[in-house]
Amino acid sequence: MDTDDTLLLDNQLCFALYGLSRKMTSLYRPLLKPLGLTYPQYLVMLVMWEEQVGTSESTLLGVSVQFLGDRLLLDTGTLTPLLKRLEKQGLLTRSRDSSDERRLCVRLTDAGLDLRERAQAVPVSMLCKSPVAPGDLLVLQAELMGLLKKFK
Amino acid sequence: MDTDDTLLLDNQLCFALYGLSRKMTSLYRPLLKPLGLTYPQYLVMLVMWEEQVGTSESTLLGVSVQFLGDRLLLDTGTLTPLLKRLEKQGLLTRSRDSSDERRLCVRLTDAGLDLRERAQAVPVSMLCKSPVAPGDLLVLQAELMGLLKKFK
DNA sequence: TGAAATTATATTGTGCACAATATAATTTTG
DNA sequence: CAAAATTATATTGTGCACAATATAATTTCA
Repeated sequence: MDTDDTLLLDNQLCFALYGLSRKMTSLYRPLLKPLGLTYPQYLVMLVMWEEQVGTSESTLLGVSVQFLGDRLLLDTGTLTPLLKRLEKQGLLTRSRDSSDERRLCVRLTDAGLDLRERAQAVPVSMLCKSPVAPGDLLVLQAELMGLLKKFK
Repeated sequence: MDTDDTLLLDNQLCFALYGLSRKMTSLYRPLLKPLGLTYPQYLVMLVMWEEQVGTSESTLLGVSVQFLGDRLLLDTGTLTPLLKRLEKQGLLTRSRDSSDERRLCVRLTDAGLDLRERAQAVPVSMLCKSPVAPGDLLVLQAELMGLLKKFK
């Protein structure tokens, strides 16, 4: 590629990532709106469901902001207000960890747990919107996840 | 994939896109800061440079908000304030198109044109940060651009 | 031609992202 | 043990994104 060409928008990997990421979020939006969730809120709920569904002990333990941040690559400046909104919606509770008062203990409420049932349809609906074969998406997903880990 | 597995964060293509896109932006940040640009501002400048470098006619004609929005997949709610910031920085001018007063005429200033020289180093520096071979990135870029067009 | 529809941009309001800083609890160390 | 360093979360401020709405210019067409 010519030096000049590197400044062309169409030659920029990062613009493709940026554009496609926003496009995907816009496809999620109508699916998540009935659940009362934004896409980042949905991601937080995914982590919470992973941690607290089935395991009654971790429901008691709760999840820290740091844990959520590590999983989602987000900092407290993003998570703190987001978690407050989910709390206000009644999907989770925020309380201090009694063994370390610095830590926050995020726990799903019953409503938060129940929401998982309705969320089951979301990935399926997303797949239906894809103009590409699911297999191709799986390949791409593996590539991107690998890249994300290498860059992280 | 099991139905339950579709709700796992690691199985979500869109989370990989979302995370990787933000990771890339964070790698751009220190490179763009000396230029006084954010990543979306940099993208606008890329389009402006494509349109107005070398072609003296289009410098006269200028570029509309709609054109920028079509290229970058952004709407006026994002672009209008962003363009005002670039104007305040002296990189471009915003004036009405005399043949159609609805249209805005965005033009690079001399400072905006000059900034392109310093921006030449940005794509090179980004490549240096990559833990992956440039060839692999090119392949991925082509895949993502193709997908972006199919989804659009 | 003039009212209705369309088009281009701007504005408002909400919710991320993230740097920088603040605060308070815990741990480390002198 | 107490001061210093570290850790976890919260707050502040700026700049996107984007839906919804507003405004004003242009076009369409009855």
